Amino acid sequence: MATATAPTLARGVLPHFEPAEPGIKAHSPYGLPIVDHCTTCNLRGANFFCNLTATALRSLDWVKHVTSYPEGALVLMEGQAARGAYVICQGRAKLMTTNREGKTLILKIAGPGEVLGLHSVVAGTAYELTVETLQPCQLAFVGRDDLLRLLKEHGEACLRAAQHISRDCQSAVDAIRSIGLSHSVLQKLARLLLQWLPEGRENGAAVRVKLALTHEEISQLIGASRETVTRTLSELKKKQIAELNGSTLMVRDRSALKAIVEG
Amino acid sequence: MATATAPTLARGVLPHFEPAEPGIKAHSPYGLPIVDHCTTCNLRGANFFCNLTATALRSLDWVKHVTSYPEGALVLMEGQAARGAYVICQGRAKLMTTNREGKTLILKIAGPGEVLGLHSVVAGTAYELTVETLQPCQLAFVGRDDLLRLLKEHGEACLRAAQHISRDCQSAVDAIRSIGLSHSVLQKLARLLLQWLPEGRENGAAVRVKLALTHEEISQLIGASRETVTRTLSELKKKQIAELNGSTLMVRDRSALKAIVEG
DNA sequence: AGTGAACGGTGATTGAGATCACACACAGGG
DNA sequence: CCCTGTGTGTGATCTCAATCACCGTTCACT
Repeated sequence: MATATAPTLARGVLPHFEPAEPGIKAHSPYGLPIVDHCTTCNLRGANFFCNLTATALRSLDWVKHVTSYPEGALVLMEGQAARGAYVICQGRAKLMTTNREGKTLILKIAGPGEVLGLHSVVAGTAYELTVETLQPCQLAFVGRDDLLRLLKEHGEACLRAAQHISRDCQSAVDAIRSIGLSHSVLQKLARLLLQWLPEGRENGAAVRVKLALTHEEISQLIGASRETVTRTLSELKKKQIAELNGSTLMVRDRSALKAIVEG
Repeated sequence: MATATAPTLARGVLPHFEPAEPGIKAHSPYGLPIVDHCTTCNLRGANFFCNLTATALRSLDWVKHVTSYPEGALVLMEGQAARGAYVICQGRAKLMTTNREGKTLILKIAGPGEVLGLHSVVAGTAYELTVETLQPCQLAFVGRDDLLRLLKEHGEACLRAAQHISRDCQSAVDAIRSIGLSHSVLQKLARLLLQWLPEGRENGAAVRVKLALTHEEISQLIGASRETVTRTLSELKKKQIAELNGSTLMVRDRSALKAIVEG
């Protein structure tokens, strides 16, 4: 069943890596700087799951396992019993679902600070999405039982978990709106490009963004075929609105994109 | 802009009702049996948000307001600041989102025990869905601040909230799968009809289900046009697979529906 | 009884996008 | 160096479902 339409599934699951010894960071896998302890982690941001008080953070530190994955690794798969959650420390991953014909839909690209599989663990159900890394990633794994105990013992962590799940809900609803309420592929694509742009800088200057997604992946993000994405992108290029070369997106006319989205 | 395609929005918001006096239940609005106190509520089921220990339940009882709504009432609207959450005690409501052309998508039909607006309150954002009652409903309203305090003080309630939000996530993802990964309207419709069937009774006997949804609403549930839904339903009737008369759905051949869903 | 709204049923037309089928560029690896 | 795989660009075709335009029915309300 591994047809050419779902090549990513064939890349396989990589085993979890643990740094051999906490002190030695020179030989970190996949060239990632290793973070051993949540308490001393300097990657942590305000919206991170792991932005907790010292007490809760020590508990988290105690039960988590840091794991590294190369690009293209399947972290978890749709249908598996939820064995635990993964906090993304570094790197990005795509959350996707696939039907039996191999057609894939990407719901979201998740980045540092986001948690994978959290709501499946909390609800006690199977994972409902497949997660594949887009880059070498460092993830902190917390097993199901440890996680639930953590949430019960630290009300703060539980509230933060609820907030994270809420945000997942919102991005899911956004995806529904984008896929279900748009008129054309052009509209969906324009909306996507605008999402990728950093905030601010409304003025006319062209904006460049780095992102490494193939046309195929873009088509899976907006629910269209690869060919239509290619065609629509070249249409935008012809109209001098936006241009995608390799991994560089250049938006020349942001307001034109907005006009397209408005319908 | 209130075109004929969005007539439901014109029905307006009804004011909240409070039963005039706790003891008097004869004059309950809209013919609903009134439930005054969560602690003595006999409607409560295992998966209900309000299935809590006595302590937490008393706190909930203290801060909640019971409100009744007629059919077609807008409980909350997309874009409003999240003023609080509503627990559905009785009745059913549709969760929907609308684009500026008036095209509507229904994400889910929520019933007793489910919570409306919870994840918006937890995340501190605006409501992202509009909720309209399908029947006379009794809802328990809990204001934002009260709710957040409740979640902070009762770890149990917080965990339960997280579970509810998780389930919302899952149904959102299910909706995405249904809308984004189906080949045809026929497939989406078959999936929907199967969802409505009660579990069990695999055998050949025809199954009858009561549900009061118009073709228009069904079309909004699966992201299709009203006409195509009508046509597809009559196709199913012609093939002796399923039949929808008024509010009664009769499925004659469940396995044929399954075959359609499998693709 | 009469009126209007909401709902359901059907035909005709049309267009957006899926699909198929190539051709080309480019990278990495033997 | 060739060879292979992966990603991209483009034409030709075809199909499903949206859309428009009606009509009949039912039901609530005056």
